[in-house]
Amino acid sequence: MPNQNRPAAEMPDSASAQDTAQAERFNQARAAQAVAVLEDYAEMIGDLIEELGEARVTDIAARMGVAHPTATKAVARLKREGLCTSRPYRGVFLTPAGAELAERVRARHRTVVDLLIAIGVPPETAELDAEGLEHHVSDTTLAAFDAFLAKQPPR
Amino acid sequence: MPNQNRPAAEMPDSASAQDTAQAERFNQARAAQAVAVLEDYAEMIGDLIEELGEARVTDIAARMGVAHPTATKAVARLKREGLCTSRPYRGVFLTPAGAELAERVRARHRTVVDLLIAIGVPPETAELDAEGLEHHVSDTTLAAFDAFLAKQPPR
DNA sequence: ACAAAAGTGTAGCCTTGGCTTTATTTGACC
DNA sequence: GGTCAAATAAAGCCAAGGCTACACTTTTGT
Ligand SMILES: [Mn+2]
Ligand SMILES: [Mn+2]
Ligand SMILES: [Mn+2]
Ligand SMILES: [Mn+2]
Repeated sequence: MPNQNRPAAEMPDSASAQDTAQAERFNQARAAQAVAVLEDYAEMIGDLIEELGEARVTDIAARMGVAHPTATKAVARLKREGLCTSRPYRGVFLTPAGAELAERVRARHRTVVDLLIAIGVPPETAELDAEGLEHHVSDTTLAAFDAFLAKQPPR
Repeated sequence: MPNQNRPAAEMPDSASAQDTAQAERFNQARAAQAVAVLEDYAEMIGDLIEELGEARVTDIAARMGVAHPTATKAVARLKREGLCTSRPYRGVFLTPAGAELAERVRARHRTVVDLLIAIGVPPETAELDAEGLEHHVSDTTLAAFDAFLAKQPPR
């Protein structure tokens, strides 16, 4: 997850094509994980602003289930990535890019939950698992989920 | 992910029931992520032993797409957790617990891929996404996946 | 049998994302 | 308007999981 701006560690010739493909999959999973935290915080900040008019660090921390310094650090990362802004002792605000991310993440989250329920997962469990699953659903898979849901018998 | 044997940070009364439920979800997702790496390494070691008769650190690293010291560290964690054994300059071996984990993870991986394909995800993409998704599929959801696949028209 | 190559181990660095503790600022209330 | 509680910030700890560089074994090939 540090792997952000690293030279990408080119594969030695000794690695078989099989190995390389497999390694690619793990790399993709790691990349997805690296952005997962930012996605969740962006979504949460969006929720809070919508519900309460503003997002305070204390509220973010409470909802994320972390100590407030952890939330502060996450906000710092979001700022560094250009996803939010904040001034000392004031609330946190999403930039356009952050708002865009939050909306996308929220929509994907909903689709994942809906798909799980359509498959037969209890809603409670669907909501629980979706929080982790969502970050590993690619655009292609998301499209497939939407398509599947669209042609579901409305029950 | 350090969160292993921590006091679980009891929720303040100020947090609403809503907030608490949400926080629980994030905590579960974090817990799942914490074991994800061990699961992947255990599965990989199992694969290598089956295919090549033994699991060498170099092969593990190549297939995981990491540098070999990273694989060595992962093996150390597996050993600490009682999931594998190894002696210097010799291969890595799964303990009964490790083998059990590897088998469970492999079966779950297969189910996730099959489900994605059944939903309409291209096989290539299914394999890619499954590598990350699998670690967030609870037993309940896995059972639902199996049930769904069982009553699928065989195509 | 030995030299070279390949594999392995070890040390030390970095970032992330948790945490606690302590200091400062803000805002609410009387 | 002053006091005090709550919110925020700042500092510093830790483990995980990446990495490189370097040292040491083991294996291989002549
Ligand atoms: Mn999430
Ligand atoms: Mn979410
Ligand atoms: Mn995986
Ligand atoms: Mn897998």
